[in-house]
Amino acid sequence: MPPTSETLTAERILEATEEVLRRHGPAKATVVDVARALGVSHGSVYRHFRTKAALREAVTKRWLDRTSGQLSGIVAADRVPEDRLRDWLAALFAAKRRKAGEDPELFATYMVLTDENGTAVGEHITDLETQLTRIIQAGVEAGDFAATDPEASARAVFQATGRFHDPCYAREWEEPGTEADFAAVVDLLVQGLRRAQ
Amino acid sequence: MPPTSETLTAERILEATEEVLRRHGPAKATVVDVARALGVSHGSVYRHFRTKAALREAVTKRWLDRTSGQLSGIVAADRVPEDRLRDWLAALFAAKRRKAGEDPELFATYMVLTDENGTAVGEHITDLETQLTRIIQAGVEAGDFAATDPEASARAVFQATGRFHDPCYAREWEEPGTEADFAAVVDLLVQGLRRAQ
DNA sequence: CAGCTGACAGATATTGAAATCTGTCAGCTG
DNA sequence: CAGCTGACAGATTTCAATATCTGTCAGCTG
Repeated sequence: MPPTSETLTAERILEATEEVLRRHGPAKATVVDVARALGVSHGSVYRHFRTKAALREAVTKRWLDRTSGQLSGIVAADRVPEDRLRDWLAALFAAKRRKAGEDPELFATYMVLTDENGTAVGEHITDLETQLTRIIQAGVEAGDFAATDPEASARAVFQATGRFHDPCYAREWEEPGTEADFAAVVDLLVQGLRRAQ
Repeated sequence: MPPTSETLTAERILEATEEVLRRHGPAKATVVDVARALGVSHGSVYRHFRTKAALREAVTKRWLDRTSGQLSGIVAADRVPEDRLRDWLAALFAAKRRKAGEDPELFATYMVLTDENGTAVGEHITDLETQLTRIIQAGVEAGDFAATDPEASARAVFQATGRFHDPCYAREWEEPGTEADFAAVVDLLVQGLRRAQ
């Protein structure tokens, strides 16, 4: 199988790894498979990624960063903070749900990584909480929200909506009533953030 | 091994099963083991429980019901609804955390059952949501809470606090900062329930 | 005869040998 | 000589044979 004869770059390896993961799933996706897909020896892959875990983590990071990137657009949007918050949470839920449905194998890899406590997932969560903090901060400045500690509030909102973005709930996202449950939780949280009166 | 020579009852089987589960864990706890612990043949166990899954579910149900029973005392307590709500959520968190720590094997069984989608876990959740509904209903009647649909609000509160009672988060319950996170989420939810002004 | 036993068939789990994979590195190649 | 290869040791996974378990039931027993 003659591969693209360009030089072997980390990016090309990540591309191929994502494809192999998508095809074979996390359990049955070896470094040898990735090398074979690229038409190189597996030793060459180890030149760019120290371990298999590092490779898997890099793939997941890239994948998670795409979600973060999409969401950051909402943070910067020109809307009332409350609407930005609602949009952001809805977009997060939609993105996770779509990924779980469309790329089940990659999603499974993500779940493996969550268990492994790799830094990529932790950083992704920190990133999302930072985005949320900005929205809440904007709401406080606009006088709409009453949070004394926007960062803590952001963390609370993120954790309270876990049922709608945490992979461990993925199975339940397609059940009927989920939309209503999501709306109820978001309404309750938004109400809690609002300045009294 | 001469067993207690009383007649074999469902209760005695449950007792023995719980002990076997505690000792061996859910993966390595067979019906044969349970029968051996009771000094009877495994056929006798099947006289009381149609399948192994039914036995496991009955054990878990008994175990879950103990928690529900403790919490129901708080629902009926003579306190302001908001305090009852806070106490109830704190007690739920404390109970789950204690069980995860003290009876890890039984807790693992509970998690297996959650995956299996048995009715026991569903009923337990329904039970807890009903208790929450009563507290919120009391808060609405006292004019403290503004919920238009106490049942939906109860469900939202329950789901929003999932991080602090859902078994899939058990590992994180002992990490530093968890208490503060819990307090932040509860504060936000209580604030959201309060009557405006 | 109500309740229990133990043998049985089919399903599931365990085990150990063989195959594959991970990660390293000396040496080849362009 | 920078980058790649491929052989290698030890770790992990696969696979098939074996053992154990689940669920049933005819018959034993008190």
